[in-house]
Amino acid sequence: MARENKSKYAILGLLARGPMSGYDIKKSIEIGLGNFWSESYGQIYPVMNALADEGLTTRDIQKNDGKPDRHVYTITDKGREVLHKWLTESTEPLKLRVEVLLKLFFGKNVSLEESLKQVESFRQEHIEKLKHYLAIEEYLKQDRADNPEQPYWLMTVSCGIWVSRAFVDWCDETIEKLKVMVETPNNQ
Amino acid sequence: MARENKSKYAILGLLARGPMSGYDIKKSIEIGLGNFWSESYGQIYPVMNALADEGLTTRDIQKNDGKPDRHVYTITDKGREVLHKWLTESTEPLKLRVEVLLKLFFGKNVSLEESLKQVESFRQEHIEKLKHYLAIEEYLKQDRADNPEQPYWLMTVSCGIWVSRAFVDWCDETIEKLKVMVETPNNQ
DNA sequence: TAGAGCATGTAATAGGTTACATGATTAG
DNA sequence: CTAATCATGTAACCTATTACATGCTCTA
Repeated sequence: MARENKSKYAILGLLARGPMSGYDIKKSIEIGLGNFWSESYGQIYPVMNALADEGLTTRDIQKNDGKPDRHVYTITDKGREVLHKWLTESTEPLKLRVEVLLKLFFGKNVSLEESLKQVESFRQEHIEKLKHYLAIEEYLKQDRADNPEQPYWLMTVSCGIWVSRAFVDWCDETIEKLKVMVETPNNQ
Repeated sequence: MARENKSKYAILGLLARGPMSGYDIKKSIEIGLGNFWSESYGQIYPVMNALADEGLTTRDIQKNDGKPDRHVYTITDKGREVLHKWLTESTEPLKLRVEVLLKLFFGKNVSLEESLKQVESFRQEHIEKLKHYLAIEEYLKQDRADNPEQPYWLMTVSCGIWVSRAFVDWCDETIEKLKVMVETPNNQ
């Protein structure tokens, strides 16, 4: 019933690799999870405070000459337990909100050319994502082969590749359909 | 800069087909857009009120013997204009939050069997979605062939099919990888 | 007679982003 | 000299769900 705060687990999962500050967490999410996850500072800092209050992490303030102090958090045994529990629990069904599909669904209200534009721009978006994921995959295979977490990272990147490919293929199919509709104007 | 309320456009898009109540909107979203969109009453009713206040719709209260009155909203010309503008505007990049990938990314913290369980359950989820979308596709082809909006509906359903297939294929690939890891325990 | 469907809506709460505030250092 | 990076955090705001409140009718 209760909606769970997933940000909490994203942060605990990253802290399980080693102590980090809120700033580090933000960077790590952008680099490692950007594909399928995001968090803003407005979420990260309050959640990290709550984590320390609950005893799932400990806080350590490090002096940083010139720059602001670093608030470094370390996961506790209790924190690892909570993380482990979540990792083995059942996962809620995926919920997507795909704006371009909403626009296409209401396509009757605009010209075929406008719908085409939307699908073509969506296609371009995923062509670029695909390129990006393939580069990350190469990098992980070449330069991270010795990291024990590398197989898991490759699996998540691979999901991005499958999904972006599916989107591109769907776009190609849809662009074809729309072009046929342009050529055969039997719509009143 | 400003984050836009997309609920507004989902509702306007449905009202463009004909007058509806909040209750009707909820049903229509579940049936027609459930694949890639959702709205709760807590969003729908306030947004529909705001729409009327802005002059994008008009409100009409219909007596409904025995049952509660129906508040039926009709889109105005101004409403159609606003809808049209949004439909032709550029669309924000897609942002996904895939919980199962977060769990897999942190796979090092649990056994391979636990990761396998997560991926297998995700696979099952999309096998069922796929079956569902294929049934809807059949229905649209058989019983809605004469509807001028049918081609657009088919395109959005097709996207669900492509994406669910991609997820299932990724699961198969990932399950294989995890099984190989179980058999070759070279992880410290 | 219990539950589902019809039909409205609000209040409490949670989830999440953006803008703002501060201020030093470093790279171009 | 300008912009980015480092680094913290809060406040305002928007987005969204869930639970609650009401009450009739029809079906199993």
